[in-house]
Amino acid sequence: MLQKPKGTYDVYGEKGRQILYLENLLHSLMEKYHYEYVRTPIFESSELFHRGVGETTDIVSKETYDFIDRGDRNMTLRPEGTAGVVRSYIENKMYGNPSQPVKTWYMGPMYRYERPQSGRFREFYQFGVEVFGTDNPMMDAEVISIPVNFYRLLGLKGIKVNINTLGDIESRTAYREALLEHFHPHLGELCEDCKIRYEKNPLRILDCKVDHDLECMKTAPKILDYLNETSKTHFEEVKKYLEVLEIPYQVNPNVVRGLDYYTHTVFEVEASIEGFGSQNVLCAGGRYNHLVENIGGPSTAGVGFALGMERLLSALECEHITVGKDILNLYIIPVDESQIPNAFALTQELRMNGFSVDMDYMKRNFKGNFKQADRLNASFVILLGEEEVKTNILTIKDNHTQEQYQVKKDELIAFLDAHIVEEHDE
RNA sequence: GCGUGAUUGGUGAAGUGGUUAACACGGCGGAUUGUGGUUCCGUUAUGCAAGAGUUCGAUCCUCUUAUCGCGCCCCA
Repeated sequence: MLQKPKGTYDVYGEKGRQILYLENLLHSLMEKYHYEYVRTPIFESSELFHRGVGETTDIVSKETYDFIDRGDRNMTLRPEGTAGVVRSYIENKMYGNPSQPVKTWYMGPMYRYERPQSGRFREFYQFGVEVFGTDNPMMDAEVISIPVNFYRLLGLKGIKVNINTLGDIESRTAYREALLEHFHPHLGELCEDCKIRYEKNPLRILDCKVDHDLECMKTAPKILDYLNETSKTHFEEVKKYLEVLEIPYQVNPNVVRGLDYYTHTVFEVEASIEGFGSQNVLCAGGRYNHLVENIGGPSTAGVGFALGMERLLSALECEHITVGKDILNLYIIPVDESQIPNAFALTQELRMNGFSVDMDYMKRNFKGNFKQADRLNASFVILLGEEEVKTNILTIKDNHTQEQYQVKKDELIAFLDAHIVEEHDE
């Protein structure tokens, strides 16, 4: 049998409603934050991802989906959202927009060629924001507030915000030197992976799971001691504004993201929920004041984050939070076959009046139709037979109270408006 | 890329080297042909991921492949 490609999944039914609900919620949240929607291609020149991410990061085996198109161009399915948005920002000269900063959001599928496991797919959906053109720490706080407020709206409880700073380039370089010096005598104690990290990206030694409990980890120098005045002030301001917004957070010096384009603020929101898998980072982001420049634009400050829809859904499931209810206002039953056309027409009419309406397509018998109405959880059932059509008085039954009404066709819409609005108020 | 466990109907699943693959839910039909969600009856897998091998015979044993789960690596 033909199967879906490894690491992909189909969305349908219940899950479809959940996804749409979450996407709509994000969309309306972004309207409130007054961010602009950006959509970039799913594939870009390979160069964009392989260069923009930085040569010195420890992503050696760039786990991307690459292909060569018919014009012999190297293409890559986007593994993340930021690079594409930055490219678009530069190419469309958004740095020249009259209104600054440029605040954007995006949502869509991303692709990584990895071994699937809990909370990790080869095709996955991310929502993210990128803000360009301001170095104001307020913006760092605002960006962090977005996922936190979103999770709050959904009622997610078990979330933890970890923030840290990597400082500016000067501070970071000094810290890097200090780390190398500190770990040098301990190289023998570190795991094989950390020896590689020592060479390529020493910051990442700090969030190693294997060596976590080593003495030399605990005594390692802290970034906070290596910040210059500018960096220190920036971080203090970010914390201040988080407090203004009443966003709870923890400073966690071990949060260093994998990429070296980050400067100053980095953060992760993790799910601290019982029974959640090992992939528990729900969203992550930070400030990247040199990325635009690296990709070929003018020197521009930037800050952003991305969250994964799949892990969000798992978190909601873990906390038994249901979103995206299936709503059906009306189910129409043609009493005998001759009334099918009339029922079909009535269905359309009611749909055009703003109700969600379904009907019998299976020529079910009477009992089967009522069962179907139950299954679909219809609020009301309309019985359409010869009698009703002749007299223009419809039989409509409240599916929950079992109360039955006779309503004139002309008054049907008003009747439904009144009753269905009541339902929604409950 | 490495390790490890799994794969039986629409669903949850039990099970055995040997003629008919439990049980439950759901679906459909009937008792009840314009009033249901209860009950009862009937029905619902030429089929046990795919291919190859061992065997008189395999869903069950072996191998390969695919996919899924979990962990590692990595996480843009």
